[in-house]
Amino acid sequence: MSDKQHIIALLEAYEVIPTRQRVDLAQILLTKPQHLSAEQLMETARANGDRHVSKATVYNTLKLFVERGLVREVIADPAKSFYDSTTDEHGHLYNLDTGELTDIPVSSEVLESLASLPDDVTPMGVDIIIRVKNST
Amino acid sequence: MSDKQHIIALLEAYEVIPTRQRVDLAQILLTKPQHLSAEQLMETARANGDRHVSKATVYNTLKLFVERGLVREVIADPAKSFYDSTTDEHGHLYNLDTGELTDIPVSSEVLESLASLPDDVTPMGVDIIIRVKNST
DNA sequence: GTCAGTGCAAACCCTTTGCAGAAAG
DNA sequence: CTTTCTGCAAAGGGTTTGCACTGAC
Repeated sequence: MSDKQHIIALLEAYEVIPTRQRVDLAQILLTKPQHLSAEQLMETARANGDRHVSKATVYNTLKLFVERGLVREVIADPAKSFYDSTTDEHGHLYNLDTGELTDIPVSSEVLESLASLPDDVTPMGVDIIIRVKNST
Repeated sequence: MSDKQHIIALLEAYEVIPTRQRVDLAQILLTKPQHLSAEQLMETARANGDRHVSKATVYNTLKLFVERGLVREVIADPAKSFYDSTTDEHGHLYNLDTGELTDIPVSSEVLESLASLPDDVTPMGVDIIIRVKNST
């Protein structure tokens, strides 16, 4: 199917050799905006009926995707990382009740206002996380 | 010394019973703006010649201080938490080369611009972290 | 045949927990 | 005394690693 072809082309564009496991995982994570933990990704892969993907490979693959810029690691919870298929600059809402992570827009003015750094360091990324609880 | 008395009064103001260990740790962490990991705090306590403080007590104490609002937990590194003695709203610079965490001011306009949330959730805190590397 | 990727299990590290002993009021 | 805190060691949970096996070219 062309979906799979797109994923393979995408991986190759980011200099990632498209093995079966990587394509399976990319197909889950990269085809829509979402935030998955390593465990959630692995469970989804297995639930999808994809052939077996080991824990080590999930972690290896996520690490590789982050290095290549295919996904962004979101450090919102000290217990585990999330991996975000949206790589544009944006912020996150972290729902402490549900563990759900959602995107929020962040204006370029805000990002610029945060960009005034000491001149001996180079910015590598800006993370904006708003922790929330359900109002109910 | 009055320093110690101040610390004890501070703990009591936050409804924390001032045991010896808690006072020792508070004296290290709360007397100046800084960001320490649990391990750094424990090592400093031991280097200070304070009587023994166990790992469990360090974690228990930090958890209690966070609950009571004496310190803020900073989630900048997936591997470990930092504890910030400055509880006002502000942002952080996380130096990926050195592991050092430093404060940066964040204007109230920025904080307000981020405050437009869905109405079914209540904000619990805003974390702004800029990851940087040394320019050299 | 060569080199990179994968899988399993064990190792790791930070953090939490269970429970007996110690301390505070 | 009674209640809470402390300490040790063990357990826990996410992540990483070592190494043999598999697979793609």
